[in-house]
Amino acid sequence: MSAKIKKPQGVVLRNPNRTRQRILNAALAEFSAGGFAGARVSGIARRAKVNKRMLYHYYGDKEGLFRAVLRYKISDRRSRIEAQMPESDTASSLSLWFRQNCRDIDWVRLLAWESLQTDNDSVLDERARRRLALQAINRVKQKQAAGRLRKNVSAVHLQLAKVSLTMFPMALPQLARIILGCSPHSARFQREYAQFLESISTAFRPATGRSKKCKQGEK
Amino acid sequence: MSAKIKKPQGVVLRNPNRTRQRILNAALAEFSAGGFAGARVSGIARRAKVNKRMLYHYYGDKEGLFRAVLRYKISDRRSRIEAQMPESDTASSLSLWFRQNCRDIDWVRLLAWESLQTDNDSVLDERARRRLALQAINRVKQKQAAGRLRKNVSAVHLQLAKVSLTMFPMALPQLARIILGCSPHSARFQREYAQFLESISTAFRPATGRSKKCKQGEK
DNA sequence: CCATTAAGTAACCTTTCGGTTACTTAATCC
DNA sequence: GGATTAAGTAACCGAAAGGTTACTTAATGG
Repeated sequence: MSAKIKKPQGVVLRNPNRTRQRILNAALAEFSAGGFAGARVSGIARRAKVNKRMLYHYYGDKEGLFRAVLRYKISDRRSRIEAQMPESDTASSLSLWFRQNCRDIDWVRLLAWESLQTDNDSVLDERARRRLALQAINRVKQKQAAGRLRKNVSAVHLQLAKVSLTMFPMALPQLARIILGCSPHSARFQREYAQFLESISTAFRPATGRSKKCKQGEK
Repeated sequence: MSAKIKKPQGVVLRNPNRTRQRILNAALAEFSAGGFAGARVSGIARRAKVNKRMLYHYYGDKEGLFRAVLRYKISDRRSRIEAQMPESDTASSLSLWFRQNCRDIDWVRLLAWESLQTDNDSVLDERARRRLALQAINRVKQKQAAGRLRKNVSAVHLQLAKVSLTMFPMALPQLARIILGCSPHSARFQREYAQFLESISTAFRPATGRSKKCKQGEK
């Protein structure tokens, strides 16, 4: 074994997994910054500090790399969702999701790019993603059944509204900035908007819950 | 004068304004479809049925053309806003804005692309657009003062939420589709979601306003 | 009318960019 | 420990895309 340990400093140590991961991370950053069309293969290679040829070695072509990045982040997200599931039915899930999105801007941007760019009607891994969406919708339905969310509106629409409110500022930051007058990345905005979301989340509570005082008055 | 009137059918009639406009329209479509990086100058020329050289003749370069498109649509939007101002303070302004965005998808997409793509912190025509945003926010404030919107939340945040809710489905259609299970362009979705927005807009009304029915029950 | 200006065209040029070739060398396995 | 496999590099290639040149011809205005 002592014979085996001979790694002069000049020699390039090989490490496939590390290289793969570096490429993936670099690609996430590049795609997130400029979208698929805007991303440069050589830009990704530069970020990853890896020879461009390696991208093709591991991922076939630019599109394959994009797909790999998307898959990687999707599964990453899924596990993160499952991890925080227990606490997900807290009252302020709206602001929690918002904060989550603030933390994972690259992902939000990647989603936004993808969502805009694909003119065709088939999205990558659509089945799996649709399943995730349905799970989220089911959770909404459960909350409705439990009387923690209004029942007179569609769970699907509630979910869409939720995603809209929690993703928009990070997905379209310049637009948010024009409205806000400051960057949506600022800590102050994120704090205050999270609070705002909590305070308007009453809107989505059942009338019975919200207008407790009223109900009492009614009968 | 009889000498002057000689326009054989083979001759190409010149019409600068028409050509300019054709280019603008074609560019809007192309940029809206693929974003700045995804748009092809020759694609725009093809759409406009105009020689590529003309783009450079009138607009300098690709970026100049993009700017021109943006300016054109911004002013277009502004006049449309002013036109519908009187009725803008109806109760269901949320759903009205949503329908407006559904009608002007190219514009929404263009905004979305721009908002994602510009890494730099200065947006084109930022001053003018910021002024528009401030006007919208002021209208929100007026409604708050008039007791038609909650007062305990920031007008700025209310405006951001409003834009989020009314633009998101058209700005990020694939994402919306994954949640909805059908295209956000479908007439059915648009009708139902508009209704949904109306029904949740109660959320943004002041507690006193919202519990009108309750009040009635109360007495 | 004729000179000047500006709209319009076709062909071309230059750079960029995704992708590849040919080769070197570390790791692996009998 | 030598053959085989797979990681890695540099230099290159062809197509595409943004941009330009050189030229033609309709409109304009004295």
